[in-house]
Amino acid sequence: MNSSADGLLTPIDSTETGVQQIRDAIRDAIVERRLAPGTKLSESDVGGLFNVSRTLARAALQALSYEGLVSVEKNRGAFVAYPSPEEARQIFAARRLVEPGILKSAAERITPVQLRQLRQLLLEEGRLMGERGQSARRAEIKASGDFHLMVAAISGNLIMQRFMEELVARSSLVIALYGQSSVSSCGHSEHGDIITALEQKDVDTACHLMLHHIAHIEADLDLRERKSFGLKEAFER
Amino acid sequence: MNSSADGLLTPIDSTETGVQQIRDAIRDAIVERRLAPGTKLSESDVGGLFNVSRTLARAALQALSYEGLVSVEKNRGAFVAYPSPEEARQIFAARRLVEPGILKSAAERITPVQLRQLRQLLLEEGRLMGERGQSARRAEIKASGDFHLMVAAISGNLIMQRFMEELVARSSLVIALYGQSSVSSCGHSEHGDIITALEQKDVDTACHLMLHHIAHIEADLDLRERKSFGLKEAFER
DNA sequence: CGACGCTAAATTGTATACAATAATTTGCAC
DNA sequence: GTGCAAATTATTGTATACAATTTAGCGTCG
Repeated sequence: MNSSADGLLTPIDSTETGVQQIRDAIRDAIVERRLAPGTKLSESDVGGLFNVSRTLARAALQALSYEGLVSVEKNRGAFVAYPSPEEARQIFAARRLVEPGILKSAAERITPVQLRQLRQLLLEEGRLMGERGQSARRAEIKASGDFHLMVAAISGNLIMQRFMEELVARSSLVIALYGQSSVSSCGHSEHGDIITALEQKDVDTACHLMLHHIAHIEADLDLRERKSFGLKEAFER
Repeated sequence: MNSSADGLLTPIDSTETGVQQIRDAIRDAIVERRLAPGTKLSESDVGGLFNVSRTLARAALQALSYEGLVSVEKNRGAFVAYPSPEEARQIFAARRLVEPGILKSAAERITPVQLRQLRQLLLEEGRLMGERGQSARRAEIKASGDFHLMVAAISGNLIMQRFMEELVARSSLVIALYGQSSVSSCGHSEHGDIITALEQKDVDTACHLMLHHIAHIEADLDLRERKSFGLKEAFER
């Protein structure tokens, strides 16, 4: 069900089979912005949708809440997370904090094969940018995140990899909420620049480019506090 | 139930009440090394212990598995995590990667009050080191981790704070498994040095000290692969 | 006409029941 | 007595049932 760069990812999971699938499906839907922030995810609905009992639906929603994609409120249910501007800032602050280090670690271990895989991912990303239609747009969103995920995978640290998965997914939510233009075209070329620096073993430049890249994404956000909805609109979604 | 530096921590949780308590209780037991790595945590036992149904016990164990403290194997149950040497390396690599950045961020925001709180935590830590007895030893373990957690809390980034909670907790497991001497005395003075650097607004020195501190902890580990237990001992725990 | 309060419906919280899988014991043959 | 196999027991996986809480609808009252 996952598309592109899954040869490297080892999702660690040894546990549940069904829950895993449901969790991944919902996560993909959130990351690809088919599910808008704030959308209610009732246990019955989710269970019905995947033909399982509420037990498993609930477990999947719980799991998603641990990665910050779903917020579950006691006695009220689960909702697609609606990150506040402050949360958004913290997510990007975390990315600025960890991504250079991850990149540095990846640069030390990267093989020619992996460099080629990165290039290929970039190509795919570029191809999708040319296409039209919602589904191409979704794949493009996914591919642009997969670049950062693949770098994390190359770093060889499963813990940082998992953490980056969380950060990338939550970033997608933030961009959905606060993004202004579709910054993707600019982001795409920046990915390419980073790969080039990596090819030349220029770690410092790569890290700088990465920081700029993150800053660019963040600069496209309009992180003003939305006044907490006119009393009614907030609950009539 | 938590002891010292909880004024700063906001566990975010809005969900379950009972599950939360169980999760925290088991986590404390693991971090304080009352539960040895590899110990089986059967759902019935956990539920019985806290007077709740298997449903809630299971939820708590799932939660713990998401933070890497418990590993649940399909159809076999949950066990206190038994990190491999490779995992241990990755945990400390992750700490080296993020703690300088967290410290830097904390240094920018720290207030005199918080500096005093850090000093006080250090004092408490030192006091416990003098005491004898298992319970003092446990409190000491906790306090030494709380130093890093408080720095993360001061950084003001809830995401990095949560991540550090995971890393500190998992470190405790690693030390329980692979630690040689009780390195705590040396670690204690290093905590003090970091605070001093912080007081003098010397961020670079503070970061260097932090890296050395982490390196010292890691240097005390014997990360050789234990041959996978002589066939019987592995299952007769 | 809007605000308050009550009842009914829907949804979540928790426990229990049953099915499926793994661990243990028993029994038999060698 | 040892080794293997079947049966028994225990434990996890999943669904369902019931309790508690919230939400929605509705009628009354100001």
